[in-house]
Amino acid sequence: MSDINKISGDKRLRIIKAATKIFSRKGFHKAKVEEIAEEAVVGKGTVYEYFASKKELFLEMILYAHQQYQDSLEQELSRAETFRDGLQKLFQVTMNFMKEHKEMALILLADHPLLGEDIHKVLCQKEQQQLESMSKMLQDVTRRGEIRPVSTHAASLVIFGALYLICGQVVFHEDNQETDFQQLSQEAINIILRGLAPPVKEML
Amino acid sequence: MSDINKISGDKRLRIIKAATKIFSRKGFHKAKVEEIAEEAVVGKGTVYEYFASKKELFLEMILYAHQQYQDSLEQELSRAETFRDGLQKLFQVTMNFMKEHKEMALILLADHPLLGEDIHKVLCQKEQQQLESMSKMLQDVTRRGEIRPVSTHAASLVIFGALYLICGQVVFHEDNQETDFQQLSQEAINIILRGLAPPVKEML
Amino acid sequence: MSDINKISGDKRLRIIKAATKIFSRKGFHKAKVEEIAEEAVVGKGTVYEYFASKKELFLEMILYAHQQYQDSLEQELSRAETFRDGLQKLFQVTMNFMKEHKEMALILLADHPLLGEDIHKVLCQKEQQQLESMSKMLQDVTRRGEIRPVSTHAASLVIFGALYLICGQVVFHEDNQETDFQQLSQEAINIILRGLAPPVKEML
Amino acid sequence: MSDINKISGDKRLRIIKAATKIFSRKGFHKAKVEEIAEEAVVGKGTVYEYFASKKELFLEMILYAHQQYQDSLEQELSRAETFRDGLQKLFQVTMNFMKEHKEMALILLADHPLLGEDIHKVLCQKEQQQLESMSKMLQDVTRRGEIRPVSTHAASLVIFGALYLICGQVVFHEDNQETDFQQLSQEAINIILRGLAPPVKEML
DNA sequence: AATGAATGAGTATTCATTCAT
DNA sequence: AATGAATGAATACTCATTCAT
Repeated sequence: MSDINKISGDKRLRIIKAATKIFSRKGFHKAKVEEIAEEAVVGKGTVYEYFASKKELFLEMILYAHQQYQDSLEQELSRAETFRDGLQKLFQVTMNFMKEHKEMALILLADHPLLGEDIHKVLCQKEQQQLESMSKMLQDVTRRGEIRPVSTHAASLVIFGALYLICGQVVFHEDNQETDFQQLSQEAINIILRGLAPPVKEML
Repeated sequence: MSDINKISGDKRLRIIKAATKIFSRKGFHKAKVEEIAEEAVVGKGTVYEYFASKKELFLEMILYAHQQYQDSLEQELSRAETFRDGLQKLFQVTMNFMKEHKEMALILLADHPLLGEDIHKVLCQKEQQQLESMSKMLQDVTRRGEIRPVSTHAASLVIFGALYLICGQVVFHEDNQETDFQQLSQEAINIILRGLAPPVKEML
Repeated sequence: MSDINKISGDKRLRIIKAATKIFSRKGFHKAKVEEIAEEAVVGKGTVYEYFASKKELFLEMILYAHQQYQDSLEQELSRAETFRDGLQKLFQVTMNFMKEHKEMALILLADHPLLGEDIHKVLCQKEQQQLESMSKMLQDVTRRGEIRPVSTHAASLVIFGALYLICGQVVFHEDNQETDFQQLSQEAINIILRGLAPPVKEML
Repeated sequence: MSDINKISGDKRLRIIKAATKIFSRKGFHKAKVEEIAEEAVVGKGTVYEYFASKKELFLEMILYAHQQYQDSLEQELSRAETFRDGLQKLFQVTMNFMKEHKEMALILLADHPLLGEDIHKVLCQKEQQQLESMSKMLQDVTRRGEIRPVSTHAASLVIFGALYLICGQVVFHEDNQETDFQQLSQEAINIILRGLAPPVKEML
């Protein structure tokens, strides 16, 4: 039984990983189910044993990738002490993930609303969760006096906006050898932190 | 003679507008050329008289939309006096455009790198142009002492990042009645401007 | 296992036979793949499981028909004792094949160089093979003293020229009830044999 | 008026010549009416002023080419004194025509019965005319005692069969530098003439 | 559970022909 | 008579999905 589960689980994962590879390389429409099956070294029909359709497989693949990202993010954030530290970790982890999963990033960043309502909704939802999670963190941080009181929603948007655009730069543009993205994100963080900094009187 | 041009130009434009409608509603892959032709009230073959392929039509449509956006943006920006004013106009115009062309916005925001190299490249290029144009403006503004000296590249990313994410909120999320995007963008601008504000000593 | 092969082989052959029927009736361009599939009682996609394209199917069909013709020809020729006997068998078998496969003959006789380089080349090659095979036979026959020494190439051309034109008469012209093609070919053979006959001194 | 006719006639001929060029190069199906119009330097619509359809244009083009061939053939044959001389002229003129109109020859030789009943019928008819004309000539020659009495139909088939196959060699095969077609046809003629030669006793 | 042979719905594109000018 | 912009019928081919084994 555990054997069956193992084999079964193994295959499911193998298919998801194969899907990641193929979908990332070719995009949803140009990727062929048969190709994914080959990559996973399973029969074409087997893919349909685990996923109801190509679209569902695509969705599951995205969820899997996103989960991986969130896991590593939470792990890092839990160790952050100051807000600046947290921001830096956020930028760091996100950029690394994007760099490693460049092709997948294309999909996550350039959320494809036209691929289908369902997929789009899930991605939007994930983004909202992230924004809300950031909002909560900002409330804590505000309470702790690390930043001045602002609309945490607006602040979240500024933070993730900068983050996503920088990641876009990392991923989409091939002249990435020249640019120091490390420093770029540092400067963006500086601007944002200053924008959120508590009133100057404290500096006196 | 002018008649011929008019008719001819008319048809090309009619097709582009029809394409905008259909592509926006259904996305590239689900849109059918025949449907676009019907919408434009021309024969299917006529589409191919003006555009070499479905893809070229798609690209031309995007360029047309983008041009419209840039035109209205430039017009507004030319009237802006302070940097804050400019930023507000930028957010204003962009949000309005996105609201009015919701479906097209889906495409512009969620730049589809997987649709094809060529289209992706053009979109990236447009984005880079916008970032650079903002960088230049920031240099002027810095020289005028309106903001402190920062990496204009980083600052541009922060600004457009916030802008795009807010537009995404406007477009993607249907609960937009509740949220006051006007105020949201105002708050984001406040954060950003503070982040870019000249040293506090001036405040003394 | 043999079942699987049988079924598989069956389908391929069924498609080829259907193709023969449809292509012969309508020619390459007017024949529709779907029609061939229907005739073979298989799905349209199945045709493409066995043949990469309409053109390849066409080529395979021709090769199949040609093979059938050659097989029956060789069988007959192996039994021929004199050269006259061989010539008669050649004319006999060829005319019979053409009569039975009238429509296919249209294609084989009227080799379509404009259908595509590849198909044309294969057909030319087959014809050359036949000419060469005849040349060799003529050399043997010459050695045996049955005919006088001539350019075997020229002789082959005369023989096959007459053969093809007679077959053309059989196939292309519908007033074939009136004409006695049996006798016509006999007379042609007589003329040719006389043209190749050894010097008259033997007649003394 | 004569001007109009001239221009008119000019255009018709220009179109036919352009058609010859394009059809020969690409074959019926791949040739485009627009291309022919361009080659003839007339508007696409103008083609339809002179020819009811692409197919009719094709037919007219073939008739025109065939007429040219027959004219030059008759001119040469009228000067021939002996039968051998006539045969040689026939082979000569035909081979030259085929060499000069290689691509057209592809169409004339490889009579395309599948292009359409009408075209096929005309071509068959032309061929029959040629065979009959040869038959008549053979009757004259027989009467003059140049050849022995044979089925003139059979003899015609032998003659044209050899002729067509040799022309096919000239046209279809690109290794035509090596082969001496002049000599090849000479040898074929020798064989045929011997096959038709009067009884040997006359030689005594 | 696993497979892959079979299927057919779905679509971009071409090009002969027309007809208003 | 001459034109070419406009048209839409016509068709090969792909690939997600199914199902018998």
